[in-house]
Amino acid sequence: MKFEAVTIKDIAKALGLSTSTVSRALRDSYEISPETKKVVLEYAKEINYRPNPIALSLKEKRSRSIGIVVSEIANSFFSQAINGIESVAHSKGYNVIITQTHESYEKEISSLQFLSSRSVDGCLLSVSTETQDFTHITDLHNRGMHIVCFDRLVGEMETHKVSVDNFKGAYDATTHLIKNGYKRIGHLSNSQYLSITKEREAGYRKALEDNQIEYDENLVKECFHGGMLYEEVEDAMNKLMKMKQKPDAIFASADKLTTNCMRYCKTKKITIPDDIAVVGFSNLDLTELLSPSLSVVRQPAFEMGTIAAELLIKMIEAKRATTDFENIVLPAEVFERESSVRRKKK
Amino acid sequence: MKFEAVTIKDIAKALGLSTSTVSRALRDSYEISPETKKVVLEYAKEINYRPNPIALSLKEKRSRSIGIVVSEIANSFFSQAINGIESVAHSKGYNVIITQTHESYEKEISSLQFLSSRSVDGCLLSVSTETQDFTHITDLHNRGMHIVCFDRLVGEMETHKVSVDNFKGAYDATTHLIKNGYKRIGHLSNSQYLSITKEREAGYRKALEDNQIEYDENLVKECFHGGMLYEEVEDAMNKLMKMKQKPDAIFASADKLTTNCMRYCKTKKITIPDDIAVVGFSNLDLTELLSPSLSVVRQPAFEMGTIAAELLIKMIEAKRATTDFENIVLPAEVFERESSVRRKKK
DNA sequence: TTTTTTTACGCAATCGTTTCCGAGAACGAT
DNA sequence: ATCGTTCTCGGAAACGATTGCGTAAAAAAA
Repeated sequence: MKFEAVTIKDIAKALGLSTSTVSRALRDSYEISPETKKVVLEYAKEINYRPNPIALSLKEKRSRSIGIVVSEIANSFFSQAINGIESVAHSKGYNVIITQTHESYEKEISSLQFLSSRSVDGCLLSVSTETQDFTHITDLHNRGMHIVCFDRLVGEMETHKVSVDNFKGAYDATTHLIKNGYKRIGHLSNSQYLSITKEREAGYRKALEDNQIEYDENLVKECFHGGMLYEEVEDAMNKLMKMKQKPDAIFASADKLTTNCMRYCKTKKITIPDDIAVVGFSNLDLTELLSPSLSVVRQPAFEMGTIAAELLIKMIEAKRATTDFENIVLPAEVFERESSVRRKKK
Repeated sequence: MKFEAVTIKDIAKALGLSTSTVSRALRDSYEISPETKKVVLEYAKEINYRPNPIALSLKEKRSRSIGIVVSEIANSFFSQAINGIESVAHSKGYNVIITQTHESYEKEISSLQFLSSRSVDGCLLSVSTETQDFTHITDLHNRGMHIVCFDRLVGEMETHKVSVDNFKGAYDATTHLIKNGYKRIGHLSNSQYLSITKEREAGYRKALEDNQIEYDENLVKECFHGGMLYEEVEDAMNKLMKMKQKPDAIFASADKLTTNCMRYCKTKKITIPDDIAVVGFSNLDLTELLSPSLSVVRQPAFEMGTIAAELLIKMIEAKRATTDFENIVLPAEVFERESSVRRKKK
């Protein structure tokens, strides 16, 4: 507020009262006479007085605002989750500060630093692909900051966690490919630092195993930036397509991996699903409009956001420190479309 | 910051100094002896002292943070613009607070209220479709808040503005359709309250006029929420497709209008571009992957963000009040793909 | 009428930081 | 030896709000 704002002092001066009286009148304290209250309230409304939240934050050490740290708001999953978070936060009178890390460890540190120093009452966090060392998070947590993790979890932290059943999502997607006759299934995986990466990989492996398909580690390509860079996907796909035994299907572990895989195929004139099938995690809302329409594992992003926000606010408003932490796991659903189903006639 | 933080007082107490000395030492004031400075700085580093920005904001009435108000972060145009904004803001030492209105006038008011009360040094604003009355913005502006408008402008406000040449973008897109043999061009337009809507409509009309095609107001359908609701697009399209003389092409004025128009055609088994051609404003980064690939008018969103942020920060850091306001207009480019080009053989 | 209680309000501290002002000490100049 | 500077530093006010405590006046009880 660079500009002049109305303060409690202005009211006090104008009305010939003390600031304490004005403050109490505004807060409807019992020790202020009805008449004084009326005068103060009316005048406050007249000049459009708004308490200065900065001053309040300084005094009360809380701000009725919560912070969000995600990697990329352009990612549909995160923008949907954010909408979920906002819907409950606003309904409970909290403001929301959104920050993004662009998958950078440094930016994650500075985002958290910013949020904590701006006195947010708590944070919703989904770590970046680069983040291997979690001490910047656990330190903050140990110093009393309320943090709820969602999607990409921090294993060693004792707090509420909200995620999807990545294992089952990956298992189902892989099984779906197998059921459709695909046998040599490549896997574009995300940064190994992420909890979700390992879970999805495990689901993929278990599905192979349950269908007596041998696991081939050469079919699994890690894309450290989760597909943010087209080049890493291109590189991974090039390697897969140069194999003696090329994969006949791809299971991609993240949104950008999935779409960039499609982009790769389109560029290289590789026909989906005839030359290769594709299924991947994605929350895009126009997968039906793609060519071919894209089979996806979809996460209940909005719902995750609402649950995470509710848990956070519950924790913030709890009288005593929370000791009983929830680990919510929501289902991820496979949507079968054209990209992973063999066509009758070629 | 619910949790205990190190303050300047702690340092003063520990070192047997006064807070003023510590403060000055930390700010490298000339009136503090080198030895004292050294001791203070070392101790500050040791206990990881960070100045409390809340207290600073209260004192200095500035926060080195800027606010963003957009309708929807899930919209590619906005998320790209935000990335542009963040890139320059961070490089100049500013933090960014992102808020979204979901095209709601009420939310726009509360967003601005939140940002101003949180003492942001300035705002980047793109108004919501619902916003007809701009007094909440101009009031804030008159009270000294630095505001830069981008994309959707507030005509009556004297400030920097950054937008694209919507007239020419629309003109080019419509001309492109005409050149490809389409004559009866429907137009899905956005809320009439928005500056961009009128400009784009004007470009559309001028293109028709320059090509001796009569303007038919029945071919123009306003979608008040800019396509956010599928139903409004469905409704508009239904009306268009029920006309005696159906349109053979659609020019859509916004991202969601474009994609929801495609969704409509897919649902109704209307083949693009054979039954109807489609071109629209969009910043989607996977239009090539759509079926058919989508012709779009694309805006330099990232660049708009950087320019807007630079102007804002320049204004914030200016010694004297800015009186000379810039009105930057960037080009919008038409990308011709399959959705708007007649195929040789049906 | 005197004492006690209640009512209604003001003073001042507090949150963390900056900064104006003042002041003691050291030092050079006279 | 005395005076004026310069160098360092501390005290206290200020930013806007809340709140514990004190207190004068009014009301109630004695």
